[in-house]
Amino acid sequence: MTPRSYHHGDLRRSLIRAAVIVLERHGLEGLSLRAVARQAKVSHAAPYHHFANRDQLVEAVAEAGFADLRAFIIRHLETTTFEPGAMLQEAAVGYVLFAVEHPDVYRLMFGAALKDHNPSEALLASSAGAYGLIHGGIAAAFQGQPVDEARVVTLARTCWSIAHGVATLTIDGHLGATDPEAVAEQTRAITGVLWQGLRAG
Amino acid sequence: MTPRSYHHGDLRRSLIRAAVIVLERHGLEGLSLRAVARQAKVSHAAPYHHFANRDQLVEAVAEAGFADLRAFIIRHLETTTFEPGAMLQEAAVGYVLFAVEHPDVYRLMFGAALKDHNPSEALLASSAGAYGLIHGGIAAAFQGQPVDEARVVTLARTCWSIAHGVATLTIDGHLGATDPEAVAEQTRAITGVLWQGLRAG
DNA sequence: ACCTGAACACCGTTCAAGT
DNA sequence: ACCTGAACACCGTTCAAGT
Repeated sequence: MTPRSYHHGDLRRSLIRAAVIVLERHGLEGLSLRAVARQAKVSHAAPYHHFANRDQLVEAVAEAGFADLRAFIIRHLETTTFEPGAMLQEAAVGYVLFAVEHPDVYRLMFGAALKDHNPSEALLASSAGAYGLIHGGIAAAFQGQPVDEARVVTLARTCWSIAHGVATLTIDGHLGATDPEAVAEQTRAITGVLWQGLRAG
Repeated sequence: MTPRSYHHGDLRRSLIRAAVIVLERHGLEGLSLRAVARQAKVSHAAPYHHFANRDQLVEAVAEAGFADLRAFIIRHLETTTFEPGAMLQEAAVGYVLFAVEHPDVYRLMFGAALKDHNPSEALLASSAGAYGLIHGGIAAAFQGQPVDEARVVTLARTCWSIAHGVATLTIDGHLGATDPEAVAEQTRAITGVLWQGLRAG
């Protein structure tokens, strides 16, 4: 664990940090291994001692991204006041705000899986952690009542779909709103429609 | 209009067709201008007489994609039987099935805007045409009743968000279902939750 | 064990030159 | 008007060689 080179202490960590900097500066297309190596001040071949190829570095960035997303939503819920019973809706707002604040990381997180059809265990665990927040929120909303697990899965997938849909359409400029406050308000309006369906069902 | 070269009749069209072939064969990362030129059997510099750069070719493919999406949904509605009043829901099924059948084109359509912040008029018109289907469907659902246009926009954006969310999560493998029939059924289940919200609101 | 420099086969883009 | 070939500065990846 935490391999230490004589040059960088922990090159793997440095490379992931450098990758995020390059990503946010030049977008996904500009995220080349060589650019990351330059950012980390090592030779262009050095990253290959920590990542088999570009995709594996991208996967590591995605893994960190899902962990950050989860933490961001939890922090958002802790620092925001909302109506009792509106926690799921406010979690969606946190979800979308993360995407708006880190659009390139968010896009990378959902583009990482498609290249390689064998995502790493670590990436699966990290994305499952974020999904677990939603699933747990749904299950909690049924407190006391008898629950059909398949129904909980459908509802969790519904929530994830709406949050992901609003997040991606927003960062791609298709829903108009750009500043965080307008995005949050629009997300509440859109998830509000869904919310009525959840209560009706 | 329809420029004709002595070598290819209509190279611009040929390049767009070649681009779709390369895209479906090698993914977005493999969609290089040089590979498209090879596929179209012209020199690697020839595309520059029809597209200023790679992004403009990608934009042209996206434009064609939105037109195809619109046509696909219309055809799906014409060839599928559904409960009266469930047209919007079935349109969402058509929307998601298009993404599942053409995942690389669909991803390209929504990745095209972000590179260049000045999308072409043609691309805007094409994507507006697809969005118009949703907006029209919502407005039609209110037939006779007094309508608040802002409310229609919110509902249309809600429908687009859920369809886009299901589509992207499905093609990225996050929702389990892969074969068209399972995808259609899951889409009906998920949009059904939203549907109850629409009727309640 | 970790890092480097040279090498190879690719890119996007430009541009003088051909028909 | 449309197309080509050579050129430039980039890539990802490999590998022998250095410390």
